[in-house]
Amino acid sequence: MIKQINTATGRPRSIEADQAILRATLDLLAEVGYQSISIEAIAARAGVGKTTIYRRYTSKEEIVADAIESLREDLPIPNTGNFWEDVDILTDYAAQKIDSPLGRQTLALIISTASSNPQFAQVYKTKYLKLRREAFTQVLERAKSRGEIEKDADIDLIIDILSGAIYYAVVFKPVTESIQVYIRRTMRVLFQGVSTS
Amino acid sequence: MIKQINTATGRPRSIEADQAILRATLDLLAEVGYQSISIEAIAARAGVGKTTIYRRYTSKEEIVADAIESLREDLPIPNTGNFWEDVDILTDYAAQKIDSPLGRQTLALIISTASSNPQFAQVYKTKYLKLRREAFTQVLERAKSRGEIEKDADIDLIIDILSGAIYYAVVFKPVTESIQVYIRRTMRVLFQGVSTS
Amino acid sequence: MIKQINTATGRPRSIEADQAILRATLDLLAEVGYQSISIEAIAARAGVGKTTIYRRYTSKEEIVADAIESLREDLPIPNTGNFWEDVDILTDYAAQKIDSPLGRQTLALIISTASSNPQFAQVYKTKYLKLRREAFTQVLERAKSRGEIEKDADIDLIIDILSGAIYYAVVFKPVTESIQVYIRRTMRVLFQGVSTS
Amino acid sequence: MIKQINTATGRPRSIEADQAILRATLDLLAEVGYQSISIEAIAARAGVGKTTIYRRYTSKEEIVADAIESLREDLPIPNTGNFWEDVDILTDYAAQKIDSPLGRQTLALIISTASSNPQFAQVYKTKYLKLRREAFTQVLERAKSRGEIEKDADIDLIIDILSGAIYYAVVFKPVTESIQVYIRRTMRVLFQGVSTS
DNA sequence: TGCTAATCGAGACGGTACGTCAAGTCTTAAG
DNA sequence: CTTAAGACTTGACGTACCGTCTCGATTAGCA
Repeated sequence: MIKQINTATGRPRSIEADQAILRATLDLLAEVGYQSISIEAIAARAGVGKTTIYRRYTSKEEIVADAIESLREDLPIPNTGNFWEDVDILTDYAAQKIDSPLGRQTLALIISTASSNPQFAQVYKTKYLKLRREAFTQVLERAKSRGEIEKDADIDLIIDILSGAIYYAVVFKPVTESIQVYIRRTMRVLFQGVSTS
Repeated sequence: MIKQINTATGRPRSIEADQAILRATLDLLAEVGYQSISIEAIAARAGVGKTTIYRRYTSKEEIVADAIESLREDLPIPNTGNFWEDVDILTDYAAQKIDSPLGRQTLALIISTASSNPQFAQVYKTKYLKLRREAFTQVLERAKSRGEIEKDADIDLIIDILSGAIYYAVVFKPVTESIQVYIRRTMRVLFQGVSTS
Repeated sequence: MIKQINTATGRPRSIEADQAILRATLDLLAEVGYQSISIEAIAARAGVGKTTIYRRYTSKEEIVADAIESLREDLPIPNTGNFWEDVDILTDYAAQKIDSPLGRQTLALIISTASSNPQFAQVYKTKYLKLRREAFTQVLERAKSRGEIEKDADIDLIIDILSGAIYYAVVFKPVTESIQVYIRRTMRVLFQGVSTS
Repeated sequence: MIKQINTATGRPRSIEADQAILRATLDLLAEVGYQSISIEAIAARAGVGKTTIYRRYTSKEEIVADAIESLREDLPIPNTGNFWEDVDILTDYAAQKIDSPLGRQTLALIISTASSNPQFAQVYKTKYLKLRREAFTQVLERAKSRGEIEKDADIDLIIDILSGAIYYAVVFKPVTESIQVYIRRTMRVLFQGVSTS
C-alpha cells in the first residue's frame, strides 16, 4: 500500500509515524466515521505533519484500507476431511466477526465506501478479502477432489454468491435471525439447488 | 422527497427549475460520478441559483434519489408458461438497467446510502424493490405450481441471494463480462446446485 | 486597487468586511511588520474568510497598499511669508509620518514595491506623491519670487534630492537621530552648499 | 560571512560546494528574482544538500549578499589633484554600472530587498557599499585639505545625499536623461547651494 | 594503517502558509 | 413569495518551503 521507492539514501521513514497514523485513523474511524474523516484531522491526532501522510498515501481510502489491514489476523484454513464441517468452521468465523453491532457497522462502512469508490473497492478486495477467498477456495477445491462437489463447479462464482448474500443481508435484512443460520440456509441452496430435475 | 410547505401565496415554484435540476443531476451523474458531483455544479449546469436547490432538497443524496426516481418505469410481469423464459425476460430487463455507467452509478449510490443508513434501506426496499420482488415472486410461484421447482423452496431466500449476487458484482467485480451473462450463471447454480448428490 | 467587476446582481460586497480587512492589515503591519504578515493572519484578525480577501485582492502588496492609501489625509500648504518657517512646517509634517514603526514600515514597503514594479512606482507617484510635491513646489516658488533662492534654481531637482535623502535614510540609516533633524541638516547643505567659493 | 568554527579536525568544507552554491544563487537571482528564490531550489540547482547550505549561512539574505559580494571588483581611488576631475572619474564609474537595463534591475533588486529587509540592508551596506564610500570619502577629504570645500562640511551626509539621489532616480525617474548628467546636476547643487545669500 | 571527527548527498521530520474549492447561509434586485 | 446571482463564513484540500534531523558514505589529520 505504502509508496516505497526508497533507495537506501536519505533519512529513513519513521516507523513511529507509520503507527501513529494508523492508530489515529482507527480512532477517528470509530469516532466520526469514514465520511467525516479528514486527512488534516488524522495528521493532527497522530501528531504528524500532513506531508508525512502524503508521502505515504495518496488518498483517504488508502489510509483507511491500510489501517483496516493492520488489524488483520491470521486465518486458519480448516481441513477436517469433511466438506460441511470445514464450511461450518469458516462461516462460524465469519459470522462471529459480523454478528455484533460493531461488526455490522464496520462491514456496512466498508460496503458503503467500496460501492461509491471503486479504488477503495479494489484495494479492499486485494488487501483484505484475498485471504478469506483463498481459504474458501482451498476448502472447496479439497471437496472437489474428494468428489463432494461437481468437477466443473465455478468456485469463484460460488464465493461471489455467498459473499453477496452476506453483504446483502447486512445492508437490507433486519436483524431477526443470526447471520450464521442465514449463511447455512444459503449454502444449502447453493449446493442442492432448487429445481426438481 | 421534495419539501412542500407551499401555502398557495406568493410566486409559485418554477417547474422549469425542477426539471432542469433533475436533468443536470442525471447528466453529471453519468459524467463525473456521484462522489464528484457538487451542488454548485448542479446549480451552474441547471442555470439555477443554489438557493433554488436548497429550497427543494436538504442533501445531495436526496437530489440524486429524486433524479433517479424520475426515471422509474412500469415493470411488466412476464408469463410465458415457461420458467426459464420468464426469468430471461426479468433478468434482461434488470441487466439492461444496470449495464450502463449511469446504471452502475445509480445502484452503487443506493447501496452506499442504504448501507450507512438503515432508514433509507427500508424506504428503498418498500418503495423501489417491492415491485421487482413481487414480479419475481410471481414468476417463481408459477414455476412452483407447474412443478418446475421444489415445493418447499424458499422463494424469498432465492431472491435475496440473486439480489446479493448482483449487488456484489456491481461493487466488487471489474466490468469484464456483461451483467446479464453473470446473472445467468448465478441462476444456473441456484437451480441446479453444485453438489454431486 | 480593489477588483471591481460588480454587475449589480447578487449580494453586494460587505463594507464591514472591507474595513475589517484594512484595519487588521494596519494593525498587523505595525505589530509584526510587512514580511511576517500572512493573509491567513489578516483573515483571522479581521474575522473574515480567506476567500473574502482573495475576492478583493490578488496579493499581499495590494492589500497593504490599499490599507496605506486608506490613511491618506489632506495636506495643507503653509504660507507664513518666511521660507524656512514654511519648510519647517512641511518637514515636520513629513517627519511625523515617517517617525514611527508603522511609518517606516509603510515607506519601506512602498520603496520595495516601487523599485521592483515600475507601474506601481508611477501610480504611487501620481496618486500619492503629487500632492506633496505640489505643496513643496509652491513653497519654493514663493521663496524664489521673494528672492530667497536663486532665480534659476531647479525646483524639481531640489525636491528629488530631498526625497532621495529621506528614502535613503529610511532604507539604510540605522534609527539613531530623528528623521526631522536629518532632514534639516540635508536642507542646510542643499541651500548653502559646501564649496568655499 | 561564512560561519567558521572549524578546529582543524574532521573533513574540511568543500570548496566545490561553496562555489556551486554561489553560482546557483546568481543563476536563480537572474532567472526568478530574489523574492522567488528558495533555499531548496539553490540546493537542488547546486547539487548540494540543504544541510551544506545551512552549515554556511543562516538566511537567504546572507547567501545572496555573499553571492553578490563574490562579483565585487577592485575600485581605484582617483587622485588627480583636482576635486572635480576626481568626482568625474568616480561618478563616471558608478554611472557606467547603473546605466544599463541590467544595472538598473540589479540596483532595483537591491533597493527592494534592502527596504523590506533591514538585515540585508546592513549586510549590503558593510559588504558592498563600504568600499565606494571610502573612495568618495578620501576624494572629499583631499578636497577639504586643499581648501576646495568647507572645513566643517559633513562628508558622510554629502555621500548619503548623493546616494539617495541616485537611488531615487533609479526607482522613480523615467529613463530620460543619462544618470551621469543627473549626478552632475545634483553635485552642482550640493556644492554651490541654491540660496542667494 | 587504522581512528576520530567533521563533512557530504539525500531525504524524512513537524510545521506554517499558500491559493483553491465546495459547503450551506444570507442578501440583494427583479419577477 | 420565489428567482438568479453572487456575496458570506467555514473548513479541508494538496503543495511548497521552512529549518532540523538522521542516515550511510567520504575525507582529512593524528596516532
